[in-house]
Amino acid sequence: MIEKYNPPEIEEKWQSRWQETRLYATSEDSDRPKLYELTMFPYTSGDLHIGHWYAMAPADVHARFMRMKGYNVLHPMGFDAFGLPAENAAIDRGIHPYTWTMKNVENMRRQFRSMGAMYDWSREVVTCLPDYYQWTQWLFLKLYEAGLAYRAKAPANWCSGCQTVLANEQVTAEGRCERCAAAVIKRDLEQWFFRITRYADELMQHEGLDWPERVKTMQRNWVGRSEGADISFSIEEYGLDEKEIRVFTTRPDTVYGVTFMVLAPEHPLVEKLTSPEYKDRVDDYVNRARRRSEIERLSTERERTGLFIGAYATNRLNGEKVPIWIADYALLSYGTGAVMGVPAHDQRDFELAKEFGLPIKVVVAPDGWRGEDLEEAHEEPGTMVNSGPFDGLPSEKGKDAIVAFMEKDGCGKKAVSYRLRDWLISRQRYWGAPIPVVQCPRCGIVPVPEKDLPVLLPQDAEFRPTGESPLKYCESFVNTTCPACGEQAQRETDTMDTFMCSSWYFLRYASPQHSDGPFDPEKLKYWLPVDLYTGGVEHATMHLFYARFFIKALRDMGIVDFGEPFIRLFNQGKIILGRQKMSKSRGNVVSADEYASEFGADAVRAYLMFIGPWDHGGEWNDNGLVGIWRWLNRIWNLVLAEATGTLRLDQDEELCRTTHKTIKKVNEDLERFHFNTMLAALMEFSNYLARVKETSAVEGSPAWREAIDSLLLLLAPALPHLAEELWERTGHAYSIHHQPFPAWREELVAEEEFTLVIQINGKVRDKVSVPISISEDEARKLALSRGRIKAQLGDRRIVRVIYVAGRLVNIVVK
RNA sequence: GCCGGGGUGGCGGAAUGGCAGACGCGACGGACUUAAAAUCCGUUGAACCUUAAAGUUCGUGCGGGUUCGAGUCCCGCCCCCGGCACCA
Repeated sequence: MIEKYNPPEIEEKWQSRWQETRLYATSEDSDRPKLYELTMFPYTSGDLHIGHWYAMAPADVHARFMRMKGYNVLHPMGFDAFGLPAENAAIDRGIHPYTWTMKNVENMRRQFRSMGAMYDWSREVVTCLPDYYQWTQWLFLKLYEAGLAYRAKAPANWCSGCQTVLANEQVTAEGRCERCAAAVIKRDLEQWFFRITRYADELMQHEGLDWPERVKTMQRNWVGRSEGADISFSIEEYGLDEKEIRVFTTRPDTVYGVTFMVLAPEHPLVEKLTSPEYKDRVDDYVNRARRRSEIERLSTERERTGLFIGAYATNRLNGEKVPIWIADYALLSYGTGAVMGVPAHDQRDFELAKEFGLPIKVVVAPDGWRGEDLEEAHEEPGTMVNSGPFDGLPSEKGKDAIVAFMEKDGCGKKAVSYRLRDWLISRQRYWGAPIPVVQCPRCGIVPVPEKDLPVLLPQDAEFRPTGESPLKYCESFVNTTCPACGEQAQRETDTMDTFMCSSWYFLRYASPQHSDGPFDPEKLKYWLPVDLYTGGVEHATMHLFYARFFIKALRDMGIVDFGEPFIRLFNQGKIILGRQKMSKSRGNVVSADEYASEFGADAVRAYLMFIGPWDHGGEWNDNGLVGIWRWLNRIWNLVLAEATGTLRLDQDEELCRTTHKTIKKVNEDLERFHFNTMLAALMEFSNYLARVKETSAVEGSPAWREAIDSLLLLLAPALPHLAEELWERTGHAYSIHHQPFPAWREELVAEEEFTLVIQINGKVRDKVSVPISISEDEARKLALSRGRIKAQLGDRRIVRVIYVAGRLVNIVVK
């Protein structure tokens, strides 16, 4: 009897050995081509659950595969360690965020180790440690110097749950906080922003990137570029400093159809233009709109509200005077915060006009229009009417014609508008990297000099969520001297959005201990950009978007020499349980530890890959794991049990061919991340080998030896512990993970025979095994001579015979 | 509403326009066992036909089309999942 397969024992054994021998250490001096394969690092929540394994284990398999294929692979791991949960733990349980985070890091390192991944831990980064965030601060200063960081008062997204502001990207479509799902409201606050909008056009381009189409689409939608015109309407008669209202429109061809103006309720001109008798009502409307969260705005959808403010603007193209309204469908944050009301050709304007009895003037006639009233806005192109000199033009041409005219006249010009807003990066919380600036009463905003970095987080802050940064109440932190004039000054107390930490961590892995800068330029040049990045699709318009902005900004400052951080991107699917996404807050987390300690990490890794295509995700199901567990035991026995077969091994050739066909299949599947079919092919192969071993005396057969060695090598990326153990037990030298991946020989893959399918009218009627060299004539003759076919044909007339080499003969009859 | 991705046995899923359902789970039958678990062997899309051997028909969300041949390509619809959405 052979020993039983005992994963806890062998997995622990190899994890220790790998660590002691630094098997996975990566260096830059290698003749092999470099390959940087990165998996998104986890937040330090404290536990790696099955969802993390699903993201990381298959990525590890691919990285191992590429290493065996001869690449010098960098496959690092680290921790995204700043963020609110740490601070909430401090508030709820009185644990310092640092203590809480580092304890979690400790536990997660242990869990990572038990997964058996090939991470080079000497390159680990932890974003909350000063030797990391010092460089996050340094990068902030660089962006500030480049004019890409600025402070401004603006309506910001305020999350009442997190008691801090959020970037637009962190607010869901329902107007809720991306993290805590609390309602988000608008608040006017002084905040720090990054000018990501400067890169709007470039961020829409994905040239040279091998990224999923949907992520590129999401990013393009997020930027939301619209081409049109800025048009000004005169308000000269009110004697204000502002002589005009500027609107952005994508439909300059409809400017003759303007019958009113709409200002966003928060628009600065509202107060100045409102006539006294409307003031109370307008104030009331504005206040209600301001207080309303995005959710409420959406829930009142379709019910058009608006209010005339008692003022008029003049359409400079036709001299018409139109009333000025406010309505909350005009958004201050988009375009100029003002809209020209063209009810005939914009559905929202149409609804407002209907609701309040405003005139509807058709200027782009639908086909066959006879002057009748419209049932709804006609938004499609048509022929221009009621448009003075432009009548009769197709409206698509009219756009350019009117813009050209306005540019000459000075009342409008071609313009582009974006949905994208600048990235709001300040947070009123403790557990983040402090923004390295000082507010001096004399000098204003003064950046902290590089030599004074890091600006350390004080240990002894109070973590009460007050809506202001806890740092504000920490006098030892706040009070400082101005780096410029040396007088008393105060530090900025907001901290940075944690997405800043993750916008550059992949640069740090190249030289994580480097102390003269965020990275060693030589090493960066060697490793970057990331060749393959894997992670969840949920970061399409957040992390991935910010990281691209960062790299483009650093490129323009000459700090890096590439403009895209991630060449290839692959999004794995989500693992769900009971039809729901796994998450700590839902309490439906499946702990990987338990399964790994019972069935082994190898079984869990393999099961996750076997569920289905990696980009699909799938439901966690214990039963499936059992199937893998049985298979691993069968492999164990196949390799180690004494051979009992007695027949002479006279199928060398078939054995060889099957081996090489499997090698080919596994190589091709791993290239494409088809882990599920790779495992299926290996199951077939091991089942086949078990049948051979049962009947034949395999001992001493070179073909058998090659088959078993190949099996172990092919399994090594997916089942690193089991493969290593069996490699050792079959008398090989340490380590299997330093072996080259098996390559197939094409001449050994080629079949000598194939099954010729014979169809009548496209239906399979017979099959026959024939030599691969069969000629078309022979195949046709053979097909027609088969008894079964003759019987089927009877006396029906053969119309034609289709022959597909290597596959089939199809006899078409009447 | 718009943009993606899907819909295949009891389940997860395979299938360069050419044998639909690989591989695995489950189920059923059998072997081993005092018994059970574990393990091993066999059967397993549906309907029909036959004592049996074999054979026939139907079958990849629905309806059309292209083709000698369609899960795969084209047109129209239904449903599910994800994203975006008062963006002027």
